[in-house]
Amino acid sequence: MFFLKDLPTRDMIEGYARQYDHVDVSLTQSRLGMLRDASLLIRRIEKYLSGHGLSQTQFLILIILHRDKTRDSHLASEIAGKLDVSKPVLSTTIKTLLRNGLIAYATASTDGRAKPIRITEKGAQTLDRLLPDYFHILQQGPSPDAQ
Amino acid sequence: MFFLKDLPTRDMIEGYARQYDHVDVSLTQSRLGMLRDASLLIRRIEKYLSGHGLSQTQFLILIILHRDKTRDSHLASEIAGKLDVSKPVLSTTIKTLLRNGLIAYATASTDGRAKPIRITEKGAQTLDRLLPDYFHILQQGPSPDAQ
DNA sequence: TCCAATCAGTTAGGATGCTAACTATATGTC
DNA sequence: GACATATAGTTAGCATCCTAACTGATTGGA
Repeated sequence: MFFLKDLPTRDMIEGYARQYDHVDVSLTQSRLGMLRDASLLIRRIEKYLSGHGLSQTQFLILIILHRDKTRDSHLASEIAGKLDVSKPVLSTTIKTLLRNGLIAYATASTDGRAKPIRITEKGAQTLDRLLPDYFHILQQGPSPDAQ
Repeated sequence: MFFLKDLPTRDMIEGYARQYDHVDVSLTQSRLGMLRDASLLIRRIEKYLSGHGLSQTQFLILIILHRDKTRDSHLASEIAGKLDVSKPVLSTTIKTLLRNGLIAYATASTDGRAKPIRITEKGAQTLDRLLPDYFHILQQGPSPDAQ
């Protein structure tokens, strides 16, 4: 995460630019602004989700299982590819979701190593309950009051 | 963090929009894009910094101590205010920076509770070494090859 | 057939983040 | 002066993330 509340002023960046060369002041400012805005928004989303017992990663796994209507189940490794999260994290997160009944193992495949998972009715209902406010927060952006 | 590699397509979001109401498809798409871009960029920055033995938080603490030329030292609580990180995290991160000699306690203040800290010569040199590439990565943005 | 290489998933160990509760110092009101 | 309250920082306990190394199943070439 990127937690710098007050970004360096233009003057400060110009100081660095003189010192280090190859520093585009405006571009740097806009990138830092994006990082801060995204961090704030992610924080808001995480707070909202954790208030309903889900981590961001748990939520996104449910989204992936839910949004793809063409398939009934996914492998952990496939989800890892879509999520850019390490395999061990996926392994433990899936264990948590199983324990809470939001996902379940699908009928075993021919491959003895694979353990395809699917979203449960409870999982789908949880998403249905969370998504309206999720979209609302997403549209509000980094600061709640700015319209 | 936000780790969704392939964002929902416009079609998917439109599906949610029909279902939930009050969903602005374009705005939602652009917010999701921002979150993904920022996540990727933060990942790149964290990887770069950790390759030099610093976490993002450690790096930002050094930046805060370094950039403010008007003051010789800061309190942990002041830094916490500028960083939007919890006090316990600051406490342990400062301990690590002290152990590694990048910061040091400044001369004690009149307030017996306060423990003002300052950046050391070694800390300043570390920043000087890291900042050029830091700005370079920042300007490259989320994907290394895109110009 | 046999054995090396690959692949799915887990375990181990460590770093970083959080909230809640704590210690110790400072402040302010009676 | 004495006690309630606030503030600076730490400790405790827990969740989440990482990399490296592991187990077990599958594949493919000699």
